[in-house]
Amino acid sequence: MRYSEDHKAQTRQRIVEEAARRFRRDGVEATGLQPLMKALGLTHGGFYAHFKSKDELVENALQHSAEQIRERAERALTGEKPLQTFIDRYLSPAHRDNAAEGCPLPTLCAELGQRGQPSPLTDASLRDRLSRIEACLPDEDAADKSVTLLCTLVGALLLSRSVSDPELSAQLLDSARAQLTKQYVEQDAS
Amino acid sequence: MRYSEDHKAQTRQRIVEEAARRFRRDGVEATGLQPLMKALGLTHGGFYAHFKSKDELVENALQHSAEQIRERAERALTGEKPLQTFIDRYLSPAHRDNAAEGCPLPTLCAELGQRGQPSPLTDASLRDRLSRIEACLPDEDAADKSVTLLCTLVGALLLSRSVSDPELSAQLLDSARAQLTKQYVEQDAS
DNA sequence: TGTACATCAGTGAACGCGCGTTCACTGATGTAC
DNA sequence: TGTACATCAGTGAACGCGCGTTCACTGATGTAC
Repeated sequence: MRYSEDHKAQTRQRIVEEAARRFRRDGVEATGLQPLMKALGLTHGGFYAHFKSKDELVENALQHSAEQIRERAERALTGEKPLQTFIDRYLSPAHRDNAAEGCPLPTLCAELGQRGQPSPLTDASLRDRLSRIEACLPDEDAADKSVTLLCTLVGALLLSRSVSDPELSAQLLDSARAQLTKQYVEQDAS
Repeated sequence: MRYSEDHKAQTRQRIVEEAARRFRRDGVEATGLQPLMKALGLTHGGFYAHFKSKDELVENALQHSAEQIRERAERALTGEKPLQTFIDRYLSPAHRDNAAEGCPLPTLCAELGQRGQPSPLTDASLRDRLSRIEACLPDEDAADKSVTLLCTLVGALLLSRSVSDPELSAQLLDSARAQLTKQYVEQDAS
């Protein structure tokens, strides 16, 4: 069946978006092409009309995630109380429980770090986020502070997702949120 | 061939130790039983004389890693300048480049978090480490501070391993180390 | 406007591969007599 | 002390499975005449 106009581009986009969700939720390795295509109402053979390999999809899906997150961060960090908002959202139970729509770093870093060719996407995305955070901090040690803040956020989300006791999980988020607010927001205001 | 005395126990221990190294270096999923046994000079079939499944090995190997790390932390956190030593070692390039011998949290959390039965091993090990760190901190907000400190360490190590630019990787470690020292060690001394 | 043809997104069986696991077997050693 | 037997850690071929990938095919639609 031949489809009209932008039908192919739309299908490709649907694949990229669903893959981006699954990669962040389950990891790249754990995401099969067959289930992915089936979830979109397609058969697995058709995948190769859009991408020449799973690796090509991975690249595109990671790019998509990075852009999506960048846009979101841009919006969040330009409102009022940008840092407080950013910290609160990042360490919210909603973010913890919805990895598919959230920050790719906690889920994907461990997996992508030691792959064959570590995508320089991580580097660019990371630098971008660091400079955005840095712009919200007072001058002194802003670079060190932005790195530490982001590391804490990523570590706290990762650990809160790994723990099996819900209370411990909540405590990790709450403690990190309280302490970061104290260290980076309240100091800032004073 | 029948072997004497504790031969079987020794082989089992060798499997556990090599598995613990590989799980931390490559992850659980990425570690195959066949290559693992081959590395020990054995054939893969013999594995099931020691464990009834890969899952049983995973449990034992994670336990082994946790104990090994606990002992190491115990030694480090009872010397002089315990916190400074702990931070410096955790965020050293040596630790970053030798995941096989290091802390299991950055490598394994993402993978173990969303597995079938999230091993409560993580919970116990995490609580133990948190209380150990807490004991080194001044009273005020010690619980929040110990959580934040550990989250930062885990996040920084994870990110420094995931990045492809060596300079950025070093900067992540250095910035986090400098900032944590300022926040938790120097304040402590004053 | 009507007909013949080309296109190509999507189909679904089949491929080789490495995985975890099973199983009949081996053969050096400890034990029983 | 010497011999027959039982043990069982380890061997290696084979299993089914899901993976990424290939490929001959389909058939609705756009295009050419």
